[in-house]
Amino acid sequence: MIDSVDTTREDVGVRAREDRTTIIDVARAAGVSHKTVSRVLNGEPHVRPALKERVLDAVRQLDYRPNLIAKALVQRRSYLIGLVYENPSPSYVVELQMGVLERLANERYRLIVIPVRSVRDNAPEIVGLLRSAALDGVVLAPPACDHPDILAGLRAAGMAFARIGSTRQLETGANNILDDVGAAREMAAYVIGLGHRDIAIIKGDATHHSSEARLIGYSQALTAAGISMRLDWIEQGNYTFESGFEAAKRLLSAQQRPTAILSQNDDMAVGALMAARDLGLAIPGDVSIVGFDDSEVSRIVWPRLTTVRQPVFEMAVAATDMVIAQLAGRMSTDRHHLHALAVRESAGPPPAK
Amino acid sequence: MIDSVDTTREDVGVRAREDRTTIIDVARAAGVSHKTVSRVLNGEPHVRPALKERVLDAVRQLDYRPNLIAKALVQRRSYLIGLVYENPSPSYVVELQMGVLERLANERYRLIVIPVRSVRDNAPEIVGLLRSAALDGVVLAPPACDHPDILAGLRAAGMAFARIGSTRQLETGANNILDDVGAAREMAAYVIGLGHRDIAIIKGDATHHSSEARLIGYSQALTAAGISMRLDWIEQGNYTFESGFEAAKRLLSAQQRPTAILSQNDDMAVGALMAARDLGLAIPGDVSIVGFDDSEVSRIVWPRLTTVRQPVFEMAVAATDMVIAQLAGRMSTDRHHLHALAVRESAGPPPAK
DNA sequence: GTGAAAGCGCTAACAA
DNA sequence: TTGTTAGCGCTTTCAC
Repeated sequence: MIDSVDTTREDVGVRAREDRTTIIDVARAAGVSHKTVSRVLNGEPHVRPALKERVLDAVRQLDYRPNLIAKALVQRRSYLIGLVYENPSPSYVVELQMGVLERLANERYRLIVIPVRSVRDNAPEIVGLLRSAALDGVVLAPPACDHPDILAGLRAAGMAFARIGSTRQLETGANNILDDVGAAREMAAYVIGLGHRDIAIIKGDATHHSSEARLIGYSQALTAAGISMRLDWIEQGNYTFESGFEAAKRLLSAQQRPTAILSQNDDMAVGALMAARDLGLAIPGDVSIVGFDDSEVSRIVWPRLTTVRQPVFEMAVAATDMVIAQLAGRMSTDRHHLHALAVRESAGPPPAK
Repeated sequence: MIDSVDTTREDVGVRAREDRTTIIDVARAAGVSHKTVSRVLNGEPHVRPALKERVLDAVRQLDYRPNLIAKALVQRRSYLIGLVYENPSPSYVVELQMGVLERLANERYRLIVIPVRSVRDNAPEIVGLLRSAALDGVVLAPPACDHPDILAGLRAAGMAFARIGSTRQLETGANNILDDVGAAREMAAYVIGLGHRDIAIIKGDATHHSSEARLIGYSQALTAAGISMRLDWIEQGNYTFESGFEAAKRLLSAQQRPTAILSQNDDMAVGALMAARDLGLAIPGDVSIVGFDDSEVSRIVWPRLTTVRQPVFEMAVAATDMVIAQLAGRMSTDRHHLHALAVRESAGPPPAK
């Protein structure tokens, strides 16, 4: 009994795959050549209306769908676009992907997601993967967008690509640039402006150049205010909620604790929020916590996060647009995106001594 | 100057596409037939070691990558799997996609994401899209998994597919079933057990069958406790944070307000949390709020959400596994997944009168 | 063990 | 305006 069910299932699958209606079947049914069918289906001119009708009838009759693989082979175009990312922060990835999909919504292109474990450790494999994946182009999110070997490999293979949030200017024409340093500097300056002097930092994944850039920005603001960075107040995180939680736990349960924490992204800042609460600290009464990104999570926690807006969604839209433009033979130009402080409730003046 | 840059870019792209190294080039370089190259690359037996070495050398030399499109055409297999979802709740979609990717991580299959606007309004188009998308199989999330036309279309086309969280038993062998009714009933029973009698409900998108199922579950628990559902305490949401926020605003600012809110997913519950806070209500002191899903957001807000765990990630893994199994010619069997209450801080006894 | 020929389903180029 | 022929880059089949 089970056997027969099994066989049935398989038969259906196999049958359908073998018997797939082709352009030849349609041509036969309509009594024309398959090239004529192709013409009709691709909206080419020079087909008599009568024939066209007959072809369309046959298409409907047979419920015919063109085989995109065959099309892709002959046209040397798969209409597949890849999105390459490492997976530090879910909120970041979500916005990224939504941006790409937004731009692709009314296009023939489809999105194929390519999460990679460690760009740094697997750059050659990643290039190989991309080249053999039959993609027309790729959108590179950090940290892949900053890896020289990946860019070189893609360029050598002649693949269209665009970069998001690139911190290093290694290519031209396909960059979506954000002033990470400036954004971080403004964030830190704001916190200093509130009166804080005892400021700790939670860093993100060190393989992301953004982490370095943001640290520099923080440092510039601190220096400008005559505050020296305390190394024991710089914690290493990896852009996840958990890492922020752990880092803040360490910072806030130390003998002497900071009055403010600069977190290099929102997920870690939310983790820090949770850690502070666990320790019975009021936010921002006892400790101020600020994030980076302005991802959705920053608006749904309480207190809502003061953070700095990074237009991830817009950058993803723009990057996808660049890839499409390149594939259409148009040149794309670099684009600078603007950051902006988002002042909410998680930061305030330091507690009175 | 700009012109010349433009031309260069385009030339590179075109050159690379035209000059793509093929199996023929490798064969020529190695002094063998292209069939032998194919044998070596696909690990087929019956190739003399010496020849094999020569071929591999040539492959390295030329940095050859097989054309997957050509392969797909002849093998009738694209190694592309689609994930179909409507986009109500970001947290849900994230877990879903991570589950699929998890299962695909060490497979040849790639994921192509297919967000659809309204499954209900576009079922025929969606089937057409899927059939012409060159996919080997699809994972269907709600509400696509519950749409008879989509299932029928896929089956007719002989495409492999598996369903996640299906509430209607329309197919066999590829279902990942969750007891939505039971889960909702337990959630409501827990809240009733805390002492609540004035209980409001925020419903999700009505085109999702889960919404109906959960409402039934709530209703069963209320009935069993001798509490009658008040229609003016049932608010319509659509599974987003904002809709939960608005719905809770209405409920909590009414003349007489409930002491507990059952939200049909976590995002809306978090919205309700925010609304309650805006109105100066303590949670759970003045009002208890519970969610559904146990998505990550339920653990990072404060108070953390009491909710009921829906193993979305595991279901996505299992569904993907089913698709792969079908493509390998193996039969897949339905799988029942278990829910479980996640008791946290957002619900407590009702306030004393 | 190896290679030649045929063909996957489509479009490009050209002929009629 | 329509059809024929020749591929796209690979695997399958079947000789040798």
